[in-house]
Amino acid sequence: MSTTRRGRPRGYDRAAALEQALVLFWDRGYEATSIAELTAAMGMGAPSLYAAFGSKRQLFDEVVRSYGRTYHAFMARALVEEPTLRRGVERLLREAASEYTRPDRPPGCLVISAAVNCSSPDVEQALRTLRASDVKAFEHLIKSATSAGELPSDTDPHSLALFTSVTLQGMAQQARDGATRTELEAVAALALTSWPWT
Amino acid sequence: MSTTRRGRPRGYDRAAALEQALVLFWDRGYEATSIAELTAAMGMGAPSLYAAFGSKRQLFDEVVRSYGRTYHAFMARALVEEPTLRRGVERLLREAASEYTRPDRPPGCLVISAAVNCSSPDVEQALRTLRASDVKAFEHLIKSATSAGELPSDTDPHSLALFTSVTLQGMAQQARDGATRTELEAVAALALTSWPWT
DNA sequence: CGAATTCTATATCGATCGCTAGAAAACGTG
DNA sequence: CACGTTTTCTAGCGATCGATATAGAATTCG
Repeated sequence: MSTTRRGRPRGYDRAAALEQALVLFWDRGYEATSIAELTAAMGMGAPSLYAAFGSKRQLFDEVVRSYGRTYHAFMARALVEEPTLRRGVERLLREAASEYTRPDRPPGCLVISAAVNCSSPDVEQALRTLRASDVKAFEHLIKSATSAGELPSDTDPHSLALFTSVTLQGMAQQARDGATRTELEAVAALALTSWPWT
Repeated sequence: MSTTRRGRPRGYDRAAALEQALVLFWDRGYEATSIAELTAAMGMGAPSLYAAFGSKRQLFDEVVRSYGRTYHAFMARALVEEPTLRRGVERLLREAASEYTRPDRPPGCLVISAAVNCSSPDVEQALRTLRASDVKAFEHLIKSATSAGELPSDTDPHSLALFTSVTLQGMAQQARDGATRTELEAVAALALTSWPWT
């Protein structure tokens, strides 16, 4: 295997092109983003796009994976790096208010908003599954924290996990509706008051 | 003006056809619902649809108005018919859990979910405006209740209104993701604990 | 150099989109 | 009956969708 590849060199940076597609999908959603818009933003012709990413659907899947690794990772980080679950959720909600309204990115969350009204049910289901796994992860953490005495023993993990997801999804929607970081931070603070104390 | 109309009688019931369109738009969203699906569900040909409703966009507008009059009215009713704002919101959230998960209707809320990823910005903006006016209405009621001493004087009406909308929007999203009535009722109860006491 | 390889540019493909023209069908009225 | 009016049916409009066939351009290897 030589380091130099044969044939005509590609005229684009694959990672940069993927990032452009990510931003576009994030902003407009899966279905409302056309191949024409994608090729224009990614700086390549349609055949190059299909050669590099397979299909619109496969490109979107790769975008979702990349999104999870970069823009969605702050959630797991907040939950892991804080000493208590409550502190973790507090930071998560506060950071979500910031992440969902950053001026250099599309508002809201790709996983929540990019495939809501989707003609192809499998794309919609793919993001649905991601959201469901997030709820499950919340529920698991809450259950552990309850067992550890960190939360009251009468805490309902499933309901509290769902409530947290509801808050995040609502915040993401409101961000797309134009809510500011400050507004969402106030919402996050209010939501946190629903969390039980030890 | 005679009671019998001249010409060939129409072979459909306009109100029933509008209701079928409403259900379809509610279920699939504005853009993902095609004219072909609409005509099939409404029991009429495309020319009849355009003669009766103008265009897909005008049909959707009429659907949205009808939706507001019927399926969205429980909110204003709950807020008006209860003696205090807190009781009103409590009932509103509880009823939303029920309304968003009724087995005989599409899940969630048309105003919240029918135009999220929309190619035509004006349709998306139309529902956005409706949502914003709901937030404003909340804020107004909270402000009045605070002035009347029904809520603590340090209550922030804007944040509390936004939080309530976030809860509703998140609940609607979760309903579309498969959450049950019981689950959403628990979420609503949790959200209500963020409301300040007198 | 020529051959093999790899990518790019043009020009579509069939399908579907929202929408409509034109003719035929079904009614009340003379 | 014929006539005007209204609706329905059939067929198809131009545009756009995702995806591709084909030919040419740009590189490495022999």
